Amino acid sequence: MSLRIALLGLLRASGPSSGYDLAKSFESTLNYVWQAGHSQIYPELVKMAADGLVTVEAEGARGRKVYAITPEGSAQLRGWLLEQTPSLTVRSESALQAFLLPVLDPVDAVAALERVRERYVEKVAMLETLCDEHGSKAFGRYALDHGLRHVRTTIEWVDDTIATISRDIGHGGSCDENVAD
Amino acid sequence: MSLRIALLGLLRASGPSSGYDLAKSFESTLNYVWQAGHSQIYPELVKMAADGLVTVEAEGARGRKVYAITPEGSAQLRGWLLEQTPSLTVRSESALQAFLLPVLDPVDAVAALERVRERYVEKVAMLETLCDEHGSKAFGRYALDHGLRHVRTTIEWVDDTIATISRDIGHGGSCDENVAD
DNA sequence: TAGGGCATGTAACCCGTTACATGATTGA
DNA sequence: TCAATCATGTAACGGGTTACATGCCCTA
Repeated sequence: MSLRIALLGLLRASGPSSGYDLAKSFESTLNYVWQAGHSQIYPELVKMAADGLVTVEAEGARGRKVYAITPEGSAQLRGWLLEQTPSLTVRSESALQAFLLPVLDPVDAVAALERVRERYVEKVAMLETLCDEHGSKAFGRYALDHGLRHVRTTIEWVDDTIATISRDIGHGGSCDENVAD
Repeated sequence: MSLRIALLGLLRASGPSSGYDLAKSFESTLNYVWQAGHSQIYPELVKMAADGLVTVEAEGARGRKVYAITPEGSAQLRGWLLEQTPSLTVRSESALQAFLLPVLDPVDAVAALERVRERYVEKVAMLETLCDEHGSKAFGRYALDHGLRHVRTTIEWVDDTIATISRDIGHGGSCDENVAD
């Protein structure tokens, strides 16, 4: 379902596009929220056309097919956004890693956290660049803000966790010491 | 891969456990980071035993099998935590929804955001309860903290976004007005 | 005319979810 | 003895990723 909604959203926002365009849009805009490759997008567009949510508006060179969203597609998109209670479950490998850190001894845990931190600092830089490029253009603005805030939150968490664990090491402590706030 | 690591981590943290125990642990601790049901866990444990990462330590009543992590399993867990650069891609339906909000007219967008807000307020309450229960026990503490910070960040984002859009409505503005910071 | 980017598609596989199915034990 | 919970498994399905495969068009 989410793939459909994402494609309808992109078509709404960018106007008629080919599967190829949508695949690129996916990578450049939805990338850090949802992922889909062309091998998933092409068949889905065919099904969506069969369901009347999009139409092939034109066919161009190299077999290029330009899809446009139909009123029915727009209605379905709007309905989903207004009525759907999105599941709050998140699947995040890096959060899983964070969760499991306590099974390492503190020195190893700090090393692992420092690697994680580097990655997130890179990501923040990337998002800030994107932010500068897109500026206050409406589409993607809120989500970019959303993404930036989350990455910054993660970095703060990493820093605080490193501090807590380091203090533990300082105390010569192992994990069963009670860690006060 | 992640499922294996998660199971190894739980076995490390909680000691020898049955598949049933691990499924419950998953739900109560890893739940908001990674998900897995018993139908996925049982076969995986069998494969892990075949690979020498765990052993059946005992068999109890009702066919209960108690798995223990082997030194090889511990080594693999440690190796993954230290060396693996976890992918930063996150799949989040609610973030996708956030991304697509600009395709709605402002009044609808605010309505959608207010629904989202409710859900996250519930979630924060749930996590705070968990936090009180688990207290400062080492395992899960960092991740719980991680989760709480992220949910709170999301609520702040929702509030600020509602404010921005509401101001837009106040100005009688549609989306193509330039939204200043 | 050769290479790179445009453009579309299919197939195999892995992972995760939902549903189906079974049986033992315990406590009311 | 009946219901709930413990405990394990299998099967079908859907979604997503990787890899395979093809061909057109433009530019150097």
